Amino acid sequence: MPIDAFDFDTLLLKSFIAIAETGNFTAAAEIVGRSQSALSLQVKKLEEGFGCALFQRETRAVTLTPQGEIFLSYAKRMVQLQWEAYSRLREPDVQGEIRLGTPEDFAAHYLPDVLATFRRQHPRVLLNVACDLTLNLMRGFKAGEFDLILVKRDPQRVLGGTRVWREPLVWAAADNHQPEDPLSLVLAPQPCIYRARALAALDRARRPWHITYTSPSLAGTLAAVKAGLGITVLPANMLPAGIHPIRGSRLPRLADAEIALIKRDETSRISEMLAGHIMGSLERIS
Amino acid sequence: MPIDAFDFDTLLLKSFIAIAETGNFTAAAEIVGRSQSALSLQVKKLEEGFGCALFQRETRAVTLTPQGEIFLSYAKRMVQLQWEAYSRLREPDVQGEIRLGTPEDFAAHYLPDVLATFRRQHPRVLLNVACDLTLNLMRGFKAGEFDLILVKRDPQRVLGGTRVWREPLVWAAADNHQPEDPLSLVLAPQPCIYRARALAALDRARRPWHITYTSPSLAGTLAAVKAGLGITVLPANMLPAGIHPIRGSRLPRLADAEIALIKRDETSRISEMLAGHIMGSLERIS
DNA sequence: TGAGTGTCATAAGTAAAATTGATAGTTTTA
DNA sequence: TAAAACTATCAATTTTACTTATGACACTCA
Repeated sequence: MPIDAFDFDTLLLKSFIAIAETGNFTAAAEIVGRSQSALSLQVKKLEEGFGCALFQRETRAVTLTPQGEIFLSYAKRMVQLQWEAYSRLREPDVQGEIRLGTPEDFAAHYLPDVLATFRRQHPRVLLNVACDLTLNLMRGFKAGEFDLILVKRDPQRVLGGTRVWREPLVWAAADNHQPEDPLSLVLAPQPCIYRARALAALDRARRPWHITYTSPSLAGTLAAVKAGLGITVLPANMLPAGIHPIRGSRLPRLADAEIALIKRDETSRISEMLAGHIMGSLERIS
Repeated sequence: MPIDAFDFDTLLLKSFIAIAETGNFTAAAEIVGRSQSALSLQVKKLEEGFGCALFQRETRAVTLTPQGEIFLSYAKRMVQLQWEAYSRLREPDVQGEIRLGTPEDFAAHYLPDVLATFRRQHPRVLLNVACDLTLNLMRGFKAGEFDLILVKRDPQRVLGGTRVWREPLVWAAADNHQPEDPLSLVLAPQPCIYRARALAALDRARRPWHITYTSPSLAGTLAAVKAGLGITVLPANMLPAGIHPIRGSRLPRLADAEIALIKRDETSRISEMLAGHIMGSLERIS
């Protein structure tokens, strides 16, 4: 492990993050409780250390340069680690209950590893994971039934929360599937966001379709697709053996699948830690 | 994201790591290029910040307290991030070729995600992954054929390298499998470390066995086990559908599977980055 | 067009902090 | 019991960071 590379304080990182998020030195100075000139010097130190500009100074606002974007991701991870270390050492035995809501397919695919690690690090925490459709999760969250929810969302329409995952959404069919017209579809039932997106895209492209099979679970959908009942829409990495993406056909392109993490403003220390853990773990992969 | 928690410099982290690794303030001071008293004060600052001791001062050497162990893992990750950020910003366009050697099962299971992320972050790097048995990897590494290798090892016998993964090794059988005596085994061919470990354990327990099927690849082994040709030995998380761990029987317990990353002392910047990436990514999960 | 405003950068002085070198206080070793 | 090998502590010094005040710049609006 190389130990050169110039050193900096987590204070610098926090200032940097605040500036990146507000787009404004003065406002950021307010947040971190220091003078504007202090932040100016801090950024200067960072920029000199890295030998490149991190912010583009326009008159009305400062925006991140490409290098700044890169550094932001590192800065956030480092601050997260710092806070996590602090939490664990100050109050080693975090405990309590966390109610986490998540889409079913995400729960089946990416979450197990992430949650397993968390459990190992915090054995006295009661994890309570519920799977449901995004709309129900949102409703439940507002009703106070969850501490943390992971929801699907459109990349365009952002409703708060932090993006923790993004991957292409593709049309998928069984390996031995033959093209047909009108399209046979295998989809989740009504308020599913992928379903809505797929149907809207087809309508826009004026492709006729009909739904052959409906299953609320990912496993059910996959089974139906494998059985040749139709094609479906899936995140690219969730394709199991026997199902492949449909390429080069005239199916409409789909927007990326995006998963965001939403948490309460005021939340327990332990939920905060799980949120950080999820963000940190997924950021590495996505 | 909470922004309290006391702030510290990456310099402190490097000192801390050096002390933890040498078990000696004076030697560590030499490494980081500062006086012994400086390190003493730095550690004091950390300990006061966290409100707990990080080192246990015995007369002959200092050792980490349990809290120190926890902090060490965070410290390492933070320094790794710091170095990675630095590298990417100083020389944005890292390029070159990396020759990575890895066990086949590991390559199939955990590595794809990790490498995919790396590729996305460093598009101009040529990744060259070769799968082989640990013994061959070791030989190839010594012969200069690899920049980096991942190898299986016994938790007891450590030969250098950093542990990046650890998980229980279990006996596994097809779901419809019936117990039998002598045991029928499905294993990889000769110099496989799991094979050796399984057979040694059985011999120690004086269980008779015979090998029914031999396949060099994980897929081949799984197919044979599913077909009921015998039981095998697998890392607990690699069990696919249709194969389950054998519990409660009188099969001998197996030591954990452990994967270590070995790299040259003098290696290219880009290999260094991949090494860091692998360690960082897997540390979160394991 | 030109005063007003909001913005970041810079400068000089000051406050804070880290580092050092010397030293005291341990415990082990010979 | 003296020497050796440690770490902790202290006071002096050096380095670093912060603040206030001011400058420079570019938009905005009369």
